[in-house]
Amino acid sequence: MNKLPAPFNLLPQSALQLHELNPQEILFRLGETPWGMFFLESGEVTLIRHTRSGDDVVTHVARSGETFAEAALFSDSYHCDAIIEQSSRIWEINKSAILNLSKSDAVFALALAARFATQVQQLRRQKEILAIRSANERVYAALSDGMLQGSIKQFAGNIGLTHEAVYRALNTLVERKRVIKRGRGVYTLD
Amino acid sequence: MNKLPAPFNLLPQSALQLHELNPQEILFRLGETPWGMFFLESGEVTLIRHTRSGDDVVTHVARSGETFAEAALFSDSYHCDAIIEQSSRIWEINKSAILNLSKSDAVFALALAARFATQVQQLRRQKEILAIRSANERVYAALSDGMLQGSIKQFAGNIGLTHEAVYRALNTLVERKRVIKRGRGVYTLD
DNA sequence: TTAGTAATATGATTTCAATCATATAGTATG
DNA sequence: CATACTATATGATTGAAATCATATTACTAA
Repeated sequence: MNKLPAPFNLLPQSALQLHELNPQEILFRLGETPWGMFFLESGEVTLIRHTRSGDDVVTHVARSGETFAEAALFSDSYHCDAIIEQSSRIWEINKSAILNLSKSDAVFALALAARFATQVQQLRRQKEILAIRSANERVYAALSDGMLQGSIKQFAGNIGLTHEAVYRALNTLVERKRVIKRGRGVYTLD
Repeated sequence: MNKLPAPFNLLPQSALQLHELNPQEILFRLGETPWGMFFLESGEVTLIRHTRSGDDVVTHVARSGETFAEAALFSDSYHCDAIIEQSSRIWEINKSAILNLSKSDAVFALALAARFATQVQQLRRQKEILAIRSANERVYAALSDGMLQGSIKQFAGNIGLTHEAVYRALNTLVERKRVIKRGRGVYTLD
């Protein structure tokens, strides 16, 4: 038992390795053989791919509470670099431990599939939201998807808008009675 | 054996049910008990959630060759409506067949997890791309991610830009020698 | 061979979100 | 309590992508 999200909490402590890293440090590099996937307890890690023309393309920004590099479980090498952006506590989850337990324990294997399937669904929704051009409609869709959890600023970042644009959109939506303002920084659909 | 993407091709024909539906028809509705998940052989299906205020929010648009409603495998009800947008051939894949085979066959269960994990990774990349504000950088990132497969118009739709904006961005990128134009509608990084 | 259609491409104009600036309310800190 | 700091909020201006328009090129079908 450990404090990772299900089903990784079922793994023994021996399957885990803690990394405490500071900004600029490298967690893994393109081409390296993966020992496992990761759970980011706190901090921030960016996954970056370098193009031939020398440009860097950010493929993902992992934040507190997220797992990342899941595909490494099924691959012989990492497909990008992982750079520490903010000082991080990271649990590396052993690949073999996961694969072996999956083979011996069907319930675990299914729970693993379930976790990934749920993430697929969630990410598809978020993608659809990001593709909405109008700030009003984007904010509305994200709100109806329960994405406004923390601050409006975080929310704005998550949906790819500036916080100013979000405040204005919320204002418009309230005027049009599609959203209710319950207080300073508190908005709901009903 | 069948013609579905791995690992669903390992399932017997009895696990599949073909639906041929026309625009406006309903594949499933919110709250219904799922018999399975789906593979869209051809056509287009939109997944829609209705909000209390009466607005419809599109949570996903499934296109030819895609699977959808994977999360239904692990849920007792559908979480949205699925409406046929364009005449479709849809294979429904039986939930129990998948779950049972997963329990008896660890390789299948892992292949299922692998498929979902790969999709998670891909969707995260695409989300990151959609969050890029500059049309030039967005087009470049998508191009470097190999997203330009079919027509420029499709490509534009996939990355949340108008086709005009994409043509202009490609033009600029070519001028700046970051992208090479190999012919009418043919662009590569190198 | 021509007519029709769709994708590629670019020009002109408009719209809307980003940016920059500023104010206010709430929260934390010495 | 005063000070600083951050989130919320709104105003003014700018800039970039959407929209609308129009060619041009390629493909399809009659």
